[in-house]
Amino acid sequence: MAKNLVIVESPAKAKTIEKFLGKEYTVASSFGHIADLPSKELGVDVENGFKPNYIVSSDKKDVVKKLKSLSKKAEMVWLASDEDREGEAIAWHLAEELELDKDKTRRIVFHEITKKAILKAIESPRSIDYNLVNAQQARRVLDRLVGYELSPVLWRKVKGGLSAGRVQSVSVRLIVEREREILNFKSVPSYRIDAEFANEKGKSFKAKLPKNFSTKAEAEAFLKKSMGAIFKVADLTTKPAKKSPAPPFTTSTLQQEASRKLYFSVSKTMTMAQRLYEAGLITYMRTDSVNLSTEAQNGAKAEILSAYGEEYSHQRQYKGKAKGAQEAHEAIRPTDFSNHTVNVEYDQQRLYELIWKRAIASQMSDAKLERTNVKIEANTYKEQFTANGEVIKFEGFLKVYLEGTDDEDEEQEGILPAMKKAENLFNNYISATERFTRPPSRYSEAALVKKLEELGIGRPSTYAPTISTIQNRKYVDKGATEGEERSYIQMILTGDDLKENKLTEKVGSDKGKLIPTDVGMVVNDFLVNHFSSVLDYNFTAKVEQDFDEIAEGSEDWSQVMKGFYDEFHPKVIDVAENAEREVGERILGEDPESGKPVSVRLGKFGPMVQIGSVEDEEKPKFASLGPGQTLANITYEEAMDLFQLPKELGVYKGETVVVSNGRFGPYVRFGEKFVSLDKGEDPLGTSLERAIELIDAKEKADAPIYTYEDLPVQKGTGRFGPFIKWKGMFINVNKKYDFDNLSDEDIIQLIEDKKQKEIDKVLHNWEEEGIRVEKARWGRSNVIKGKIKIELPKTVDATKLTLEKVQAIIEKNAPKKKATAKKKTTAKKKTATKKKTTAKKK
DNA sequence: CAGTGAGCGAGCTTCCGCTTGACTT
Repeated sequence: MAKNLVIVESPAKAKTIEKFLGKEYTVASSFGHIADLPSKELGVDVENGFKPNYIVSSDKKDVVKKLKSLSKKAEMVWLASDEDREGEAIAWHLAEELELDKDKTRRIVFHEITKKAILKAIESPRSIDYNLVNAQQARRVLDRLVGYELSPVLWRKVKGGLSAGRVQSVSVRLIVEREREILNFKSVPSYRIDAEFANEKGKSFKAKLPKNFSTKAEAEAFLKKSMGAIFKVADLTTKPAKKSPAPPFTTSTLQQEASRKLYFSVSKTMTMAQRLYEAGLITYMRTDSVNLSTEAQNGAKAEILSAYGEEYSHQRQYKGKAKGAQEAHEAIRPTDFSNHTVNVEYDQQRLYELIWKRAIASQMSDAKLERTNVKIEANTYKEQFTANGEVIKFEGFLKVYLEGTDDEDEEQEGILPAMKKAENLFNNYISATERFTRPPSRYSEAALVKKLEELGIGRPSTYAPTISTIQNRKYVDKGATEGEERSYIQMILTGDDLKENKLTEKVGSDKGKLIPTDVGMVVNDFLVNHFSSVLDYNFTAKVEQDFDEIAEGSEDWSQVMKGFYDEFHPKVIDVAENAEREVGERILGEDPESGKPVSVRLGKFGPMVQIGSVEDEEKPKFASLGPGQTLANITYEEAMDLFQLPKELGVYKGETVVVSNGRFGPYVRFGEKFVSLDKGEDPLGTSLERAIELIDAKEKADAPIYTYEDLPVQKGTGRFGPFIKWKGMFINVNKKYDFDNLSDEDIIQLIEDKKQKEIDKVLHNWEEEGIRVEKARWGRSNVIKGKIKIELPKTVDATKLTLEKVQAIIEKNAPKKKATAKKKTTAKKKTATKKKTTAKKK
């Protein structure tokens, strides 16, 4: 048995380090945090110094058990979690949970996974830094208090199941406010003037007028003045310039660049990077640091020298500028620079090459450029055209890599032909094109990450999960429309010939962009109205200062918590008691028939439009909003149209065909059968022909494709891809099969395989009692009796269960019947009265 | 699932940050 146990956070890291350290050392991993607050309760004693109640999370019990037994056998335990707040807390939790003896425990830290760095760390151990631990506790407790006190207020005032938090709520706010800017934006047209000239040698180049004309008449007048004009080079300047490489990737910049260049989602980037990391090809992918180890710098230099030559090398160390960065790791870089590419799955390979190029480029010399600016004058007016050119004199880092840009307008500056001042120019054409000012663009996932990082909100490990959370809560949706056609005018002057064209372009595509839902907007408005301090963009930055002071030892963490909570908690109580329910109501107008108000609001099942109010004698009329309609954008006319639904389209095969908006979108009903319209399809605009087309398609899709053991086999596409259905079983059809043309043999094969799998799954089957025990996922097993399903923990060896034991388990764990509660409900229904107003003012 | 939208009111939902997992309807 090895004398030393080293504990790190990541198993991949453990593997690497073990190689450096030799036989005297065992290296194990904690898989991140091992202890946390319980998820079912607040877990913070707010009355006693905010003492947290830590528990070992259920999925970490095995890890702790294993580490404990390893630590018992070791002579020295080295806690080598990361050198930041979270890492220090992990070290502390390990010391506590493993009950480590102080004399045989050392805390070590290193920022880079190199043999030198690790050996050096072992030579200079320290003890656990409790100030840093306390800063982490403050962070953890603050997030818990904010999240677990605000969320229930939302359940009460908006809708169940919602959530709020320091990071997610501000993320939603950014998206909501951007959307409002777009909604309020008024697009203004103007005319941009472009031209093409040729020099005396006949080489042509493009130029433009620095300012646009605001009306068509002005633009046209300008073009007319240009007829027959003589053009000359008025001025010509040439200046040297340089471009420097961007620093190597952090998590955030990697996500942005992979989104721009490879069109990866943030989570896809992280999955691909994780694979590369586990394969030992790149350094750790969750980092906020742009540092490179000396070893890495030398590795990059050697590669640059051999591949490009001396003049391309320029060693640089970058300074981190990210707010709140903790820099426990290196920047993201290849572990071996001599691998220009790696032989892995295609997408991983593309990401690797991006990382390689960026890291190599960061150690290369500046590009040297020459920028030329030409001003062109006409003899008939004083406006001057300008043309800009850029020539690369020495490419430097541009040989391997150029950073992408988010700016869609950026024009590539080309090479200008040689010209002299006062040289005469020939005009090929001048055009005036109608342009429209554009609203700010919606956030893409990567753009949101960039903004969050600028604000210092969230950490590298949480950017991707945060984006998932706000989508799971239905606060935000990903856009799916291609945009709309817009027509614009272009006038072109060629010689004395002035032509006008009407062209079209696509604008406003929101594909993959983050768009707030009605729920997102309503929740955001509620939070911003009542909890402005937590929703403030600078809230995180402010509390980070407090955490820093705690880490330095100049503040007591529970005092900081008290300062926050004494303000926050009374506000929560007050809002929970007194605030109005938030439904995002907007009055659109009046119903001409009844004179009652027409309003939109968030209902129990989503956004809806309503005529009249519940207090009226007569019941109000309701209708759900259709596709693409939101509380914010729906007009009075659109809202009134919704009351035409459900609409009868006619009769097909003896059944009435009806269209309407349902809870899950627009649909067509045909007798008892339902067919969804396409996402975004307008039910009001649906014809009988279109409905019949959908019905026929549905009938065809539902038609059995085969009959097996006298029972029909159907096929379909579900959340996890294509499947076939037989006897109520869903059978996944993987890529090995041609789903569109399944042969009879394929179908039989698939069914038989599934049957076998079902049989293999059963561990016990007591048919008389109707009780089964089956293998389930995560190494667990399930006890099944009729509709009751009880998950047994991993620790239970299900193969050894007896009928008696299983019956006892059912007795203990079966869900209590709710029959009594239900009876009460129906009985009370009739006697229900209007207590609304009195209940509210409690 | 394909309408509903209050009232009754059991018992549920939730945070951020550190890790990897292994397979569903």
